[in-house]
Amino acid sequence: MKKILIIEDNSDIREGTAEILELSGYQVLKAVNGKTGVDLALSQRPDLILCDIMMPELDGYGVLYLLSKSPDSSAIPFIFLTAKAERLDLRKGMEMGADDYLTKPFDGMELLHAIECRLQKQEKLASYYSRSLFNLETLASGHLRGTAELKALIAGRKIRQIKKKQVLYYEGDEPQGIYLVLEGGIKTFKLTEDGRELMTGLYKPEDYVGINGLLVADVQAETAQALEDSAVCLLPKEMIMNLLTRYPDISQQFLKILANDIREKEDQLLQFAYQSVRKRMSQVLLRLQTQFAPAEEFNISRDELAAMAGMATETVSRTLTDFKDEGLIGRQGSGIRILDGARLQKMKN
Amino acid sequence: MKKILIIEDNSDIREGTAEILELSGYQVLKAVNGKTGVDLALSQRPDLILCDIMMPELDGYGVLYLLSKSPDSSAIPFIFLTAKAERLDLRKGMEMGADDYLTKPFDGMELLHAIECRLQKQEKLASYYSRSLFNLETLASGHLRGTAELKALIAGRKIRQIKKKQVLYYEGDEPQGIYLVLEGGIKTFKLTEDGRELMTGLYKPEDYVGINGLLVADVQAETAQALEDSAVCLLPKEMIMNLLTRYPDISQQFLKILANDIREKEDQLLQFAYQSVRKRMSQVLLRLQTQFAPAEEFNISRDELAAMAGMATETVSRTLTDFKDEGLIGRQGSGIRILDGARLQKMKN
DNA sequence: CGAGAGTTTGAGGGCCGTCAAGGTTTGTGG
DNA sequence: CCACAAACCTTGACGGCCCTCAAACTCTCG
Repeated sequence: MKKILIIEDNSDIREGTAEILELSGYQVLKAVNGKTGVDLALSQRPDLILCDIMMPELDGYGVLYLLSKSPDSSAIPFIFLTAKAERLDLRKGMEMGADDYLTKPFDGMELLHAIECRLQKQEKLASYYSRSLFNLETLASGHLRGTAELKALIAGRKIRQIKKKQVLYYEGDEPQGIYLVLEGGIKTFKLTEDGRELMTGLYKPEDYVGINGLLVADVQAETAQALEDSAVCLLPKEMIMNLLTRYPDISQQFLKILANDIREKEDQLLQFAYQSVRKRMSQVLLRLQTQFAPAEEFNISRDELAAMAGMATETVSRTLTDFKDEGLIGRQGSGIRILDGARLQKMKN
Repeated sequence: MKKILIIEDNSDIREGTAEILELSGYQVLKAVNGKTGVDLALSQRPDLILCDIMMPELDGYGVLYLLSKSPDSSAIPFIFLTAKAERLDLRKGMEMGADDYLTKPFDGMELLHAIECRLQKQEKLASYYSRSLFNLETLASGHLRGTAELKALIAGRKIRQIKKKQVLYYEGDEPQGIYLVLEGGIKTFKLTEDGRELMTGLYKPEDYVGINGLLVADVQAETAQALEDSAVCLLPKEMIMNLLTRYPDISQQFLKILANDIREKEDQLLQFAYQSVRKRMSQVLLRLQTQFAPAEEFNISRDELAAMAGMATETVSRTLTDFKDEGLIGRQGSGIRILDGARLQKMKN
């Protein structure tokens, strides 16, 4: 029997909704304010959460924020309950990672349908990805026990949906664990004091985000954000540390990943230190080429490109038009297609 | 009984020298050319090698080069035998890592003294460092078995003396293992196509050099060179891999080292991408301050500074004089002393 | 269709790399 | 111990790259 948590300060709505749900065969948990709601969510692990936005003390956004911070609750489907007047604020909630919303007043059909839909989606996701997870070759170097256990761990974790531009963690946060990207794309970046952004990592499905943060200290050194709607799976810190301690094969996989990372970053360092904007731009384009399907066109904002190549957005624009005039790349809209990879590669400094 | 290998194509000198050595109680191995010399050195592991420079086919330099490539032979004391006319070439040999040389003709006293001296030095080094190695806290996170075994491994390895500017390994070399710095300083750097140098690492005693190279692929991505006369200890690849496979605690130590490394490199990336030469210079100075004894003066060439900060040597000069005029640093000769660390830290961009 | 974000193009100027020359330190040989 | 060469460091002049500011243009979305 599925457990549903309602967080709502208005007792009429709370009790009314609870009744409908109980009649439909759900087990219902009730919280009268944000704080008890969070406590209940963490202790009881409901399968879905309904939450009002406007509440005294801790409002709905606060609840969502707190729950998404904790590995145990971050994957629980979350539906906002909102009055019509609050519609404009809703976008904010959705961007923070809510899965759906219901406008009060809502009838039983609406409610049940939204809940059914969300629960089904969660299950479908889990089964869909768990299949793809078993094909994971990233860590599948062999038939070693540790790797097998890691796979099992991944398969058992809940999937978390991330919206475009949503942030997984901020620089300075305490690391919760490692995120395995299942779908979409995640970038990590650092900010200068004056707000300029440098992309430090670009992650595609089957990549692990946040290995460093976990290993090095108790704060993240970079911010992780979704480039597009994505799905990730959080492997909590304790589990990973436990695996690392018990299984050398896992440690070695991670060592390889980190060592490769260092090599890439050193190459980048060399570029930043001594190479022209043109050269850096061409390298970034080639890197994107390999990350995305080869010989395909990719869409990426000029700002992202600027953050990757460490230059001003205007300079990106100029360089790209130059490249186009020289027949190195093609452009339609903001999409870019590489036409002459060889010449890009040999770009003089 | 100590084993000594003589590599010398001239049979008079070879046999004469061998006789002296045998009378003095050494076991002597003889090779009539470079190639058999190398084979003998690798199969018999002599305690010391005497080697002529001028030989047909494989000359003395070649022998030294090949032997320094192999972990098993790289720590064996190596003495060149040279005719007077070859004196000028000798510097080359010493830079490649020879420990001493004898000018032909030499008498028995000279020979025996040089050998005694070298063998004693080797032994003294080993015992001196093995004491200091047992104090190693770098890897001594606990009383775990793996760490203990690593320490034992290190204590049992031979010490290798490295002269200033001598190269440990080149970019593109196959990694032989990890070097533990015992004394002195080692830098790693990469080169651009047009020959400019970027320092990627700076290693002091108790640091490990070359972890990446070992883990990531079968070629080194950077060159490692001694900044000053140094002593290192090579931990061969197989041993390290073996330890990594068997002991998770070792793996975790290395993971931490790598993760820290990544963090540092990302900070550097941000600096190179967006920060002014002044800012970069101040960061480099502060980094050196922490690496060397704090509040002390350090000597470093402008070229090294340029390679660390990714700028032209002339710019380094200019920036340093500016800093001095502003009272941030003091200079005597090429030594630099930081006077106002706080203001350096807060350097505007 | 208008608002707004994202992109492109232009003008101007400062930072810093390059070239060049002169000064200082270090090392070598007589 | 001195002289000389070589390496290293400093200072100057100049110019190009690329960042900033500003404005026009394009695309997307309500």
